[in-house]
Amino acid sequence: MATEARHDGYSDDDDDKPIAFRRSDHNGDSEDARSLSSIIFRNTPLNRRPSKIVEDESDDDEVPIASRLQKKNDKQDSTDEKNSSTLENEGAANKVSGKRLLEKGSSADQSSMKKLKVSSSSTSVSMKQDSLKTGKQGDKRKGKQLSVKEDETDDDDDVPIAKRIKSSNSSNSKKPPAKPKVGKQSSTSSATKSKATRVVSPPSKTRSKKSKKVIKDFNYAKSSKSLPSGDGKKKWTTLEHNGVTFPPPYEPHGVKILYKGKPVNLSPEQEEVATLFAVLRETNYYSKPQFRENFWNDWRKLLGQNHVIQKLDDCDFTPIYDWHLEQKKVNSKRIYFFNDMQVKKASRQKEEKYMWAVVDGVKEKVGNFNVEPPGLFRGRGDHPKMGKLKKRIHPCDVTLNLGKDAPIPECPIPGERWKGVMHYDTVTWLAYWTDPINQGFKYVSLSASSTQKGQSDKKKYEKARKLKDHVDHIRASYTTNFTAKDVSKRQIAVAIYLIDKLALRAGNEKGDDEADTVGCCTLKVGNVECVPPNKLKFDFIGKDSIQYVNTVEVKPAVYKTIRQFRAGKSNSDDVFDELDTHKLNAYLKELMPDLTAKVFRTYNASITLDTMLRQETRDGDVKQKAVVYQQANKEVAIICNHQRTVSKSHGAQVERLAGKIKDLKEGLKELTTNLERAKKGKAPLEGADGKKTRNITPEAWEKKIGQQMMKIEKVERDMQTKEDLKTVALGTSKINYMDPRITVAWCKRHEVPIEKIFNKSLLEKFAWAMDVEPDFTF
DNA sequence: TATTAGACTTAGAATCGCCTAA
DNA sequence: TTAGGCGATTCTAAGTCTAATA
Repeated sequence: MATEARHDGYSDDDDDKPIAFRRSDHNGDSEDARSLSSIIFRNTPLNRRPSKIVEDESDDDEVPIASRLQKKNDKQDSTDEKNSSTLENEGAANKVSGKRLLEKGSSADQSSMKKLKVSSSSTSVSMKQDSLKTGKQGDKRKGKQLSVKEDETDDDDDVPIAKRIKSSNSSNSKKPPAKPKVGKQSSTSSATKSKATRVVSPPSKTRSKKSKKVIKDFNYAKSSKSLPSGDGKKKWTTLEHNGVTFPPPYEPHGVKILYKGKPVNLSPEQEEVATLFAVLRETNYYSKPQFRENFWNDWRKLLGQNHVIQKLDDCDFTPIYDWHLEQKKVNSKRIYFFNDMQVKKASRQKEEKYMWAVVDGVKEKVGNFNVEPPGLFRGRGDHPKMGKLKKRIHPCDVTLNLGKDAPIPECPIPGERWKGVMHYDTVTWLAYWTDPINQGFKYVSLSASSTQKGQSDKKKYEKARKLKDHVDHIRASYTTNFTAKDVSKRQIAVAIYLIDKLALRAGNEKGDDEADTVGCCTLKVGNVECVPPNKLKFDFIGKDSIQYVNTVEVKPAVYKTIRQFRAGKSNSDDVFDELDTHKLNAYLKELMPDLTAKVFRTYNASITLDTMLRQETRDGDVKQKAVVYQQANKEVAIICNHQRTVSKSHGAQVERLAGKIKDLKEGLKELTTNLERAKKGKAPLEGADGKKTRNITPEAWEKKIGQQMMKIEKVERDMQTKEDLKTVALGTSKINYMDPRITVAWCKRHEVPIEKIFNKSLLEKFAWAMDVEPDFTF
C-alpha cells in the first residue's frame, strides 16, 4: 500500500531522492574523530544491542511514525555490523502535514465535555478531623492534610504489606529517625535557635489514618515514621543543602490608581495586588473576562465591601503601569553603572549559597532555589482559575528534605522558621510547599545537569530503546484486536494505534477546575471526524492548550472502529468510553515490562531523529550538516506537536529579509549588465549611488555574479527557515525526547563539534551521553 | 475497582543578556 | 549609544504515572 503513505498526513517527498546516508570517511575510531572529541568525548565500550535486520514491509504507511522512516542506506552500512543492525524503518521520510495551527477557533468545543469526578469528600472530611490541626490552610490538599506524628513507636503497622516487603528488602527503607531533630540548626541561626524547626512527617501516600495525630507542641520536633513515597527506591544516602530563598518583601511605591477618574488611596497590601494586575496590561490576560473576574474577586476581599472601589471596569491602572515602565527603563540603564554591577555581583554571591546541594558527597546544582513570588495565576488556555491571587510563600509554608546528619539551614527571613524538616531518602526533592492555587505541591529539586536527573534521563531513553525490540509484537497485537468482540479490547487497540502512529499523549481525566484539554483516552466525538473512505480528522486542544489539527489516513479497520465508537453519541461524549489511562497502561505492561503510553513519544522522536540523520547527512561543511540536524529536529517537533507563538517582530523580520533579497537582486542585475558591457569592451555603468565603478575583466564580473547569487540564496534560505520555524519549537524535543546519544554519535561520525548542536546547558544535562561510541544506534 | 495524592517529567512563555548594526 | 535580534536561561503551568486508599 505504498500510496497510502501520501495520504496519511505524511509526505513522501523523499521518495525520489537519492539514497542519502553515507558514512563519513572518518569512522569513530579515526584519529581525527578522536581529536575532535578530545575534551568531551571519551571512548567507552560500545553499547551494543542485539542485531536485528527487518525486511521491507509491504504496508509501511500503516506502520507508525518511526517505522515509516526509511532504512534505504542500512545496507550500505552493513559492513559495519554494529551500525546496521537495528534499523528497521521503512518507506519514505514522512512528514506530518497541515497541523501547525495555533489558532484555536476551529477546534471542537471541549467545554462541558468533562466527566464528573466522584468526590471523596465524605471520607476526607472525617480524615481531616482526625488529622493534624495546625490551622494552616496551606496544608490542606484534596482531602488530605499533612500530619505530624506524636507517637512513632508502632510504625510498621501503618504500612501496607507490599511496602513493608519492599522496605525490608532494601537498605533505603531505613526508618526515619526515631529521635527528634531538635537543635540541628546551623549554629549561626539565632531565629532557629530559639524556635526549633519541626521534623514533620512527609507528604506520604503511605501514611495511614492511624498515623494522623495532632501535634500538641508546634515547636517540639518529632521524627517521621512514615515511609517515603516516590518509587520506594533510595535516591541518596547523605543530603545537605541551604534551603531556599524568598522574594524581598513588597515595597510600596505610592502611585495611585484612578477610580472614575479620581486618585484612590490604597494600603500597601491592596497596592501590591493592584500592581500585579496593572503590569499585565499589555498581555492577553488583561482583557480576558475570566482573568478579570477572578482577580476582582480576590482583590475585593482585600479592599473590603465598603471600599470606594466597587467595580473593576471603573479602575484606571495607567499611573501604575506607567510607573512600571519607567522602573523597567531605569533598571535596564542601571546596569551600566559600576555600583549597580557591584550590587548585582553581591546578590549573585548571596545566591551562590543556595545554588548547591551536596548529594552523597558530590556537589550538585540546585534547579529552582527561589521560592515563587506572589502573582496572579496565569493558567493557559481557558483556565477557570486564571487571575486568582497567588499568595506569598513564607518559610512557615516550606518543608525541607535533608540527610539525617545534615545541619538544618538557617531560615533566611529573621524571626521566621521553616514549616518542618524531614529525612526522606526515597524522593529527590529538597523542599516543597503547597501551591496556593491548585493545592498540589511545588518542589525544589536538583538541576537538569545533576547526576540524579541524568541517570533518570538515561533510564527513560533505555526504556524507549527497549520498546524497539517489542514494537513489532505490540503492533501485531493491537492490529489483531481492531476486530475483537470485546469493546474494551477494541478501544485499547485503537487508542494504542493512535498513540503509536500519531505520538498522542495518554490523556488523563481532568477536573472542572482545570483547562478543558484532552489526550488520546479523553478524545471527544467532536474531536475526531471520519472522512471517507478511511481518513480521520483530529482537532482538539491538548497539553498547554495547544491545538492539534491533523488529518491522517488510517487502516480501514481503525476507521470502521472509530465510526462505531462515535455512533449514537453527542460531540461531547468520549470516543473511548470504556477506557482510561490506567487500563491502557496496565495493558501495555502486559506487552512489555514498565511500558507506558508516554514511552511511544520518546521512541518515535528518537528513532525519527536517528533514521533521518542517517538518511540525510551528506558530505559538506559543518554548517550544512547542522542544517540537516535542524531539519530532523524540526520533523520530530512536528510529530510531537511542539509549537510556539509567532514572535511579535516576525512580520517585520521577514519583511526586512525580503527587502534585502530585492536589493541583492537589483545588484545582480547591475552586475550582469556590466558583464555584458565588459565582454564588449565597454566601461561599467555608474553605481546606483552615482559613484563610478571600477573597470574589471569579464572573468572578475562573473566571479562577482557568482558571489552575489550565493548571497541571495543564503538570505532566501534564511527567510524560508524563519517562516518554516515560526510556529515550531525545536527545543522541547531536544531537551526531552531525542536520545542525546544519537546526536553525540552523529557528531562524532560527521566531525561536527557537539557545541554546534548542544548549548552549554544541554552539554551539562547530557554529560552522561558524551561517551557514546560513534556507531551508536538507537 | 475507582479514585486520587504525590512525585516526577514535559511544556511554552517570559525574561535575561550578549552581540551587532545603525 | 541605542535598539533590536536572538539564543540561553528561568519560571512555573500542565501533563504522566504509580501506588495507596476507600
